[in-house]
Amino acid sequence: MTDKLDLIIWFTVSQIPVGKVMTYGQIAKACGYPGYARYVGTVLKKLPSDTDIPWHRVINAQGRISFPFDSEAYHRQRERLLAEGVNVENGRITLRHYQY
DNA sequence: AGTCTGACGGGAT
DNA sequence: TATCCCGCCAGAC
Repeated sequence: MTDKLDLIIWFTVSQIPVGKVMTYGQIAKACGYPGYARYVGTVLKKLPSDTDIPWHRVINAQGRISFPFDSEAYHRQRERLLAEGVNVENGRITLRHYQY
């Protein structure tokens, strides 16, 4: 069951335009699985490091990157977003960067 | 079968 | 605005 859902989630995330972001909850809902926000994170975590899927365009409902500020993962995601023109100053992402 | 763990979310305080 | 708390769901043990 979750196997097909993984594919839907991968596809949905890959549809996020450059310079835009979506929350875990929005991804889940867009996939037809509201309430599966947590699972979206689980799926992204399983992606290989060399994936083409833009996992960095997925943030939490608070408009923040869901990694500890001092972690390596946090900086990787932040750099990728900044490179696409997404303002992450102050640790938060403005609503104007949202796809929805 | 019971319990714990997350790249989560939302309401209460 | 900042915590806290609880509900949520699949996986690992």
